[in-house]
Amino acid sequence: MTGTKIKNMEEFASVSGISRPTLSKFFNDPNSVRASTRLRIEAALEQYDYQPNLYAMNQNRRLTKNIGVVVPHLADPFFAKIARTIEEHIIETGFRPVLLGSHGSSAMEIANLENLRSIKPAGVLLAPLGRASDHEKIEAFCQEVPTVLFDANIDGIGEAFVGSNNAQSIGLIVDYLCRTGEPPCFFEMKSPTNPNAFKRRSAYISAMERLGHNPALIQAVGQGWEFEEIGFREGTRVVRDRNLPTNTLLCSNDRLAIGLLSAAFEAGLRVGIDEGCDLRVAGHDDHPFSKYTCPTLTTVSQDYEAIAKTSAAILLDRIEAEETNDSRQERLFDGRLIMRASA
Amino acid sequence: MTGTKIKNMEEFASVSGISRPTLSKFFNDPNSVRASTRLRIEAALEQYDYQPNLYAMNQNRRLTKNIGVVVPHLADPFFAKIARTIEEHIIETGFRPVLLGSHGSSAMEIANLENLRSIKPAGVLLAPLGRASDHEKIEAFCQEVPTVLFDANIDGIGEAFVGSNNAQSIGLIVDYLCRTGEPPCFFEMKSPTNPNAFKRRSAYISAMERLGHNPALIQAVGQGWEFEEIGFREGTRVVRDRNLPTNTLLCSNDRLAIGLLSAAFEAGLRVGIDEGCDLRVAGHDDHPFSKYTCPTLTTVSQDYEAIAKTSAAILLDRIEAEETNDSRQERLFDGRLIMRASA
DNA sequence: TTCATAACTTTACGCGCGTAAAGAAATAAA
DNA sequence: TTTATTTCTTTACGCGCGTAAAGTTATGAA
Repeated sequence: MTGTKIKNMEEFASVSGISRPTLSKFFNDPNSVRASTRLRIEAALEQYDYQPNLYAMNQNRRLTKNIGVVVPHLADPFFAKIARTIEEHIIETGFRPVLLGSHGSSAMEIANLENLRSIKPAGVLLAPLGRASDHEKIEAFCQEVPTVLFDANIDGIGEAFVGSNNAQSIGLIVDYLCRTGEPPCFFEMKSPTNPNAFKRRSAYISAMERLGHNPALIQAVGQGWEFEEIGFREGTRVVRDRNLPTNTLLCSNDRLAIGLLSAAFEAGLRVGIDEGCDLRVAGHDDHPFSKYTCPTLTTVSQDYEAIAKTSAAILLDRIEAEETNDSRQERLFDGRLIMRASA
Repeated sequence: MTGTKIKNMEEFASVSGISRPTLSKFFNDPNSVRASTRLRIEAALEQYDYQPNLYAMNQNRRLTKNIGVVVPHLADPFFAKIARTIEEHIIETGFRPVLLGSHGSSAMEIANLENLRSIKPAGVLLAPLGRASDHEKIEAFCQEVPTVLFDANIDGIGEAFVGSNNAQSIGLIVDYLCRTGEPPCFFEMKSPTNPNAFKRRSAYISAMERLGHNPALIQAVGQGWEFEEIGFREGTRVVRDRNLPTNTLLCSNDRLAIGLLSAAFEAGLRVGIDEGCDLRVAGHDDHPFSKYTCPTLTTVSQDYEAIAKTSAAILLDRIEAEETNDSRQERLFDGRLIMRASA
């Protein structure tokens, strides 16, 4: 990439001494040509400044190297982090990730899929909004483009689902909370958008029953993705009324917990596992900020790495195998307990 | 979009009764055809399911409708938020935003620009990493593609720079802190990556001198973008040593402040403006989480909306005018004081 | 060395659209 | 109504590459 600029593949063929069809094969997949040829081409690429025209390439190719990655909310550090990990794995395998956030809006989620259709992606990794999603349109999309769902499941849609084992992770933290103090009540949204929330609710209930305790739900009203705000509002109410069945609150996710901690602090309540504290609070997800809350948040970490890696791997498998979605697999990964100061 | 699927523009021309070149003009810019023709085309688009092949379109067009948006860190809610606002404005004007995060890495920043080059963007909005950026390569890129810098400036590079008026915003909060208590010392990173940090440092010093106080800097060692961690570490040290020249700390940005608040909490210090508090802490940026820190963070909000809108507008102007970068303009927007509980 | 096979080169066509040029039609101005 | 102007249609070419087919060369096992 030091020398003269080459304007098209024809020209690069003549200066490199490799025929154009072979170059075409190489750029499609460097390993599809003989190793000696590959080295010659790579040597020529060092000498000359050429890169194939992306648009001309993709116009006639059956499949592009594009892989769409759609998440509900890029501004949420949780999704930003998992999207990033997915990106890395996609790039490693020679594909091009195209990252899109839906900003909590179902309309934008569909718009993102529409936009993806126009770039003819080889496949899509989709973390759906959940309940708010337009299931019909997503299903239609999945029939045209190989799609793997992650984080939030929609039954029967897509080639596969990869996510967290909420039953295990909630069971884990309920168990921990019961062993270290009063059994927790469950702090959640009344009508959650995310299907994980429903799974966590029932996981909480069955974990409590298994341990011989009475489950108790505290449900915050509120719509949308401003979880901290909702947690803060409901937390303020809870703290003011002081009619909690227990001194321990397990939040459905860390962002609710962050709002709740803020409300507790403002009300002058001491939160923590230590002697003399008024309240224990735990979360779920190991949100990047949960290390810096006051107090630091005891939570369950999702296995970002495994979810990202596995969902990307399954998708790439399906793409290369060109299979139809005969068998839809679901892979769930266990969470890990992260013990901090809040519970 | 109810009826049959049309496979190319030729076919759509015949079913719609509009000639292909006119359709081509329309898809490039709907307002470039007569209003009556536009309505006829739009009516036909309702009837038939057709959208032009993006790759064929862009192959021969002088300029695509793509606009690159490159930020240092998508996982940082600050950048996620401003990138989102920019996206909205770009879409409104009929362009296609392509969002890329550099994950704090200079190599990835350059890789992102390289990738953008291959999609022939009409222009790029770039928030550079700053000091860590490869200035030469960025400059080379800017000479090929119209680029507007935002958030962080690199002198002389790009068509324009749009950012915050650090002198004003730091002056504002220093003034506020001095009026409401002890003059602040300045909590920052020793060798910041972001050029705003340098501007804020000198803005702090001159603001203090203007008010007749002695400036004092507390500089945290540490590299990278883990600002909370760095703030926490240095905060822990500061709190332990207890040799602060004043009880008031102004942080160079909110993320440092979040780490500092966490350290103070852990050390049992009461932070806030109220009677009996040990420390006052203020930040800068109005980070989305600063509403939920304990205590809530007094800070200065950057004018996201104006920065996003203006930088997008300037870029689009330059693109349409096809001007060379004869006059490089710099637009700075004032910050607003956000009074919360921490100072 | 021989031969089957894989990998290559040569030749050729087509993809879906941009765009230029020339003439026809519609619109606006007189 | 006439005329000037804009907008449209018709025709035609080319972009840069994918890809197929037939022939040629390199490779490695026998």
